[in-house]
Amino acid sequence: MSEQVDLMEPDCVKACIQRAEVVAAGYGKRMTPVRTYIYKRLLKEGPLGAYELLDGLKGIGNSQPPTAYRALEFLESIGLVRKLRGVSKYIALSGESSSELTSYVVCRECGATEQAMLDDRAVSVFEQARTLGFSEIDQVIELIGVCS
Amino acid sequence: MSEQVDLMEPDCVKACIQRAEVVAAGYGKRMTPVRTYIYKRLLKEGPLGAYELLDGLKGIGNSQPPTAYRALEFLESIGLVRKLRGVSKYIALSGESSSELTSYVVCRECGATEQAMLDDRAVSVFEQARTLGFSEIDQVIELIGVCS
DNA sequence: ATAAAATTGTTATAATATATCAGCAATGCG
DNA sequence: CGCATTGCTGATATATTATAACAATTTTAT
Repeated sequence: MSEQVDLMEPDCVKACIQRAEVVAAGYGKRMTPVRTYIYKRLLKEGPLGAYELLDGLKGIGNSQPPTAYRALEFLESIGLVRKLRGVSKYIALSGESSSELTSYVVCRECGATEQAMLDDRAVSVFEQARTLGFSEIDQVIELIGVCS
Repeated sequence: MSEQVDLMEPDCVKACIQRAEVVAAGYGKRMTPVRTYIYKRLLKEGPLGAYELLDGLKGIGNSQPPTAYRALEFLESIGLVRKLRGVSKYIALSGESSSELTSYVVCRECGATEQAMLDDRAVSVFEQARTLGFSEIDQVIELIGVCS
């Protein structure tokens, strides 16, 4: 029914990076050091803001805002990162599950994030949106509350 | 099943303002000129950003950011305004329908906003969130896409 | 009247994000 | 190979959204 958003162990991270390289290649693009760094941190530390990611980039090279935002935008475009718009943070997707429909529950106090499953019943909102003529619908449903 | 977010006619706006005064009084608070102005504009022009609202405040008095944000925060706190977090805009609620569950579909190109109904089937995500121990859950579900 | 609470004024700054243009790196192709 | 094209990064500046902090004023209750 739900699962905490996983913060990954080293081995798993490695596997994700390799998958990411395949995914990127599929788009004719590459996983560069900056992109890999950003993706890794999100996998390991999950939801982080752009400027938090930037801080860590100081060792790797340039650490101006566009560096992080470009990497994030790229990773989003190939489906490896999602932005949680309600809290302006970014989370990594493993690249495995291709489900279009995902829902996140975010604590507005501490940032704890859990994933809730959208069963076929909850899909009705998406169907309505499509009926209204909307396309390219952002898949994320976010509920923001306070955790226990 | 769905309805365009209403931009209100003068008579209706008047009724809403009066209701707002009652609602505010119920919280031991008042509808001041600034609050009324902000609420009115949202009713008439709906979804607007804080700085768009500020522009119009120049005639009324102070037009520094806190003026708009304070009014918006107040109106949200008494349930007359909602923030669409995905697009950083604010919309007015009429104060009539007290439904806890609302869903908005927003066009990322032109900002057109429509309201989708959440039937009891879609409520499952909220139930999951509560099961996870979350409380004070933000009621809004936002889908962002491109309209036709 | 006067204290307490609510509201606004004012200045400054934080947090998040994008525009723009210049340069370097990788890849494909004759 | 040479060299053009595309992909990627560097660097500077600026836009957009939002909050902190404290002083002043207005309203309400007693």
